[in-house]
Amino acid sequence: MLSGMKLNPAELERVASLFRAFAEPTRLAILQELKAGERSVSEIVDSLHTSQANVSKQLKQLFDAGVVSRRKQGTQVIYRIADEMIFELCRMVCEKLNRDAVKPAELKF
Amino acid sequence: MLSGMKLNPAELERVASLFRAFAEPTRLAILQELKAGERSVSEIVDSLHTSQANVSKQLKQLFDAGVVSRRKQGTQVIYRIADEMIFELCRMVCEKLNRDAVKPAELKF
DNA sequence: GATATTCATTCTTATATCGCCATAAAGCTA
DNA sequence: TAGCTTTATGGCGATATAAGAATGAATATC
Repeated sequence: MLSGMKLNPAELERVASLFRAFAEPTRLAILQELKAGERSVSEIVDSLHTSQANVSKQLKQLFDAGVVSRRKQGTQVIYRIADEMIFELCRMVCEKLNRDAVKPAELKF
Repeated sequence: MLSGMKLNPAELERVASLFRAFAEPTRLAILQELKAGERSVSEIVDSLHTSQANVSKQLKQLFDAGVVSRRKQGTQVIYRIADEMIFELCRMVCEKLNRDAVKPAELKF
């Protein structure tokens, strides 16, 4: 895919869909929490400033995108990162943001 | 950013915003065209199946995100990739999609 | 069995965005 | 100047999605 010829609309949609998983601050915040290790839903809720319902919904999106995996443990559900590739993506994006920000911010008289 | 401590909401929003630039099929299609080299707006329009107005607006979003740059040449505007990092991102995303797809799709008798 | 805890789902509202149409703006050419 | 080409922008309708409230489902505890 995307290695020589062009992707068709369906393939482009799949690529876009995965990028979309990272395109919301709440989901990125969740991934940031999971970076330190697996977490239950309520642990994630406690560490963020949003409702349990919202966390659950965002986790579902991440799960459907194959970004996180989960297991049940009694009454709680433990989520964890399913593919470390995510952090490499975030690292590259942050590096670009830093590159772009240097220009207007670094010339401080 | 994202290298040790956690990003604050404003920083998360900036990261999400850059991911959002890649989260639409039309913008990905435009980037695919630009991968082969710089293109004028009308050339991009001819290669895609959408209106000139739409192409122009998507290009603006890519420009604002720092993904493409542009120069004027008479009446036309030539766009080009501003940061090759983009293709590395797309490559990693495609690899993940292929990894995930291998399971049910690769077993073809 | 009754209650509490944890998580997922449905419904609703507010907001954002895609894509089209029409039009404006800028630059070429006659 | 008038007209043509190329690009950008504003308005509009349709669709998507984020987040809150309420509820349902599953499991643990008393």
